[in-house]
Amino acid sequence: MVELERQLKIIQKNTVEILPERELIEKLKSSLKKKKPLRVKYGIDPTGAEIHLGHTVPIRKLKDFQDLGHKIIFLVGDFTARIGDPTGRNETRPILSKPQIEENLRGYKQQIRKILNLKKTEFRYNSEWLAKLKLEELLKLSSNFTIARILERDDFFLRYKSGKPIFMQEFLYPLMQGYDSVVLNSDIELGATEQKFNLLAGRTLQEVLGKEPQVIITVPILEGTDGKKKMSKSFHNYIGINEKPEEIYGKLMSIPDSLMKKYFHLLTELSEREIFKLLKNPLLAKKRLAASIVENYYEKRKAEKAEKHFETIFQKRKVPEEMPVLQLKRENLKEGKIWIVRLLCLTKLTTSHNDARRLILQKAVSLNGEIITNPDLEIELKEESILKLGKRHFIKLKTT
RNA sequence: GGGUAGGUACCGAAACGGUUAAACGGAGCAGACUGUAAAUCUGCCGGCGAUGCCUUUGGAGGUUCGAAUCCUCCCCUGCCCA
Repeated sequence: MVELERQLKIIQKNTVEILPERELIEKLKSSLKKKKPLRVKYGIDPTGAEIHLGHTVPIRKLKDFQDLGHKIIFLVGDFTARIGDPTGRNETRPILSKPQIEENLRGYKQQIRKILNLKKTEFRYNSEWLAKLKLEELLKLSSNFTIARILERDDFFLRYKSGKPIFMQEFLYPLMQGYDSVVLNSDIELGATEQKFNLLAGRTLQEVLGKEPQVIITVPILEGTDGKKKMSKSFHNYIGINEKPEEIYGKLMSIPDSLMKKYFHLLTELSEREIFKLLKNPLLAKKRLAASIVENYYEKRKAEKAEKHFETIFQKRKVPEEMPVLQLKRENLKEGKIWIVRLLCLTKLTTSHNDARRLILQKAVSLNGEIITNPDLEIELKEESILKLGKRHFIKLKTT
């Protein structure tokens, strides 16, 4: 195992808070002495969400722990998913079936294996104990919290103030998350800053129930591609790690410059000094950022290809080497012709005929390099043509 | 349980019997400008082979030539009283 000072330094990097830091040091010391790894808990929802770069911030931190020889425990909130973490604006969620949860989790693992060594990782489901929890026990747990305390939580407070509903079950969420820590005997629990309250609930309950309280570590929340709101699927500002290299690269290039520094620190291995140097040239810096993040999830070759692709399409405004191909069936053609609006819908580039019309009128559509302006146009297709929508959507059409 | 204010498109929010797919803002999309950035400007932002037609303002009925707007019942939420 790695010596204390170095461990501490690695752990501290890119965190917002470590509470209480002194306890962390104690835990590390005793772990070294007994040669016993610390148990690091991280909670996830089995809702089948795509993992995006925002999620990778805590997961990368978990990797630090894993590399230091500690034990990572993923707490799968299959029971708590019924409530939905009140963080953010969610409504009550549908109850997931067991097979559904299994499938979601497979998808989850498939994604995080790009970051963590899954063989050394433990997965636990909280229905294992929460489903069995008796009302009596729940009462006992809840007697450790007051409404005022829970209402302090920022998102509850805001909702309450603005007259939005808060349901009883939501108040129970931090409690249950805290109870998970009790059962799992976690030494450390990790989460984004918005999780602070829930993480602290774990400390409280562990202490009350006679266990050594966990240390909580919070990591920053990552803003999405818009540079304002936190990265989230519902804000459409996310970059999924399963997306194609070109997509990841392109989306990263579109983030505001002001975000680059944070992205570099939280999502790449580059050193402070390298980052500082790079940032002097924003364009190059961003390209480097995009490339190195793509490399985290794909081979280097793919990252280079993504960069080329970007340069071709956006910097040179040329047609990319590769693009999706659509084979047009004969029944779609009338005397060898097809209505442009219909064609766009067939390619799924547009969602409706109106959508297609609009885009044509806005000069967003071109065929073989020529902008189409007439939405009533019947076009005659050659064996092979290239249809372009907006700046970045290309489709190769074949008629043979 | 009683009182009261509400439920409008992805979100926030106007309109409160008749120039109407429903002001305005945000998000999104397209175009211009760029470093595909940001900022800014412009346009679009329910559907239909379409100078017209169809479906929309919590749900179901009703009044009316005409309803998001009025009435009845139901569902949901905030606040106050208990």
